[in-house]
Amino acid sequence: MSPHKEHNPNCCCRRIRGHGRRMTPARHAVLDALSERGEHLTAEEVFRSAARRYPNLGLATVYRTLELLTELGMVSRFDTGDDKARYEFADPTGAKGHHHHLVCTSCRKIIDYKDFIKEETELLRSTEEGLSRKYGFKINSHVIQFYGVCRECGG
Amino acid sequence: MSPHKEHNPNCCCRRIRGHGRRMTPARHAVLDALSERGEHLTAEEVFRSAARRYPNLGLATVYRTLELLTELGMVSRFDTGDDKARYEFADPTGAKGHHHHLVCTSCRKIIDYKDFIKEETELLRSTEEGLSRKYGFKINSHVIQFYGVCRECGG
DNA sequence: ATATCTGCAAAGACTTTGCATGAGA
DNA sequence: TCTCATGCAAAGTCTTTGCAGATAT
Repeated sequence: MSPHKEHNPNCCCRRIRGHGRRMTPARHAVLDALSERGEHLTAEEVFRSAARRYPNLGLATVYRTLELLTELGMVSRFDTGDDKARYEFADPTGAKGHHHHLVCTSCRKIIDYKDFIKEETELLRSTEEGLSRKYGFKINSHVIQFYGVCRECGG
Repeated sequence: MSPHKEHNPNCCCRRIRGHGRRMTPARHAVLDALSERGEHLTAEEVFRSAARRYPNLGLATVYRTLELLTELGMVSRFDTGDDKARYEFADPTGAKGHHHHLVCTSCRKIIDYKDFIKEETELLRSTEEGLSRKYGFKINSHVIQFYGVCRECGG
């Protein structure tokens, strides 16, 4: 199944228009880049990829688009400790399965892992619920990352 | 119990010297600031606090010291999405109990929470073990953060 | 028609680096 | 004494902003 199927531009389009914003070639190019290039992309990576299809694209537009998509909950933004923000399509429903990151502090490689056991997902859900009740927070998302040294770097 | 007791300068001192580095007034001031001011401090906050005791202090020295302490595993560094790194004493043994963060995406407030149930800690440990085995990673630390909207902001 | 978007360049925020001076061990 | 550390200022990186022209609906 192609990534395009999972993040159908029409669907994104509707969502963007629904918020009174416009669908443009630049935004389309950014969405395509996110679909094709996969997870944990830097703004620069998104830019380089999107610019191949839409050479007129400016980096500032990429930042603005990523910010918009993040606000709309379509994209999640996170850090891995190298001072560059990372972006990827959000998976709010967990439809494709949870995925989190394993970061090598030596070579900066990032591994996506999805080996979640049922209890883990369940525990996470009940933690969110408990935190919500105790602190009056409405929790929208979470970040779980493990840091260490990968095999190649001598882990 | 005062924070100073938990992070005895002598202890830190030994650790720093053990790595062939020197104990200096600037470093002492940074350690004090981390002790007194508590969790999730920005470099700027550490600087302002430490400079009260050691007015000659430069911001660059604070950055260098925080980097050193992070390398030695005494301090942990993390992000909460506002482009400023945050620092706090690490708790590798979990002696003071795990603590993680609840971040309000509206007012940027950070709440430390320690309400960890036994299963949660256990699950985390076994996940680390599993990831270690499967990916050949030697895992040193993890970050868990929840994002949402706090009570005051309308959560 | 008109409010939104865009690219470009400039500005901004945080962090790192170069260098001569100062100071632990 | 001899490295290591410091303060200052300059440079670097990533990100945001201002603005006039272009564009989606």
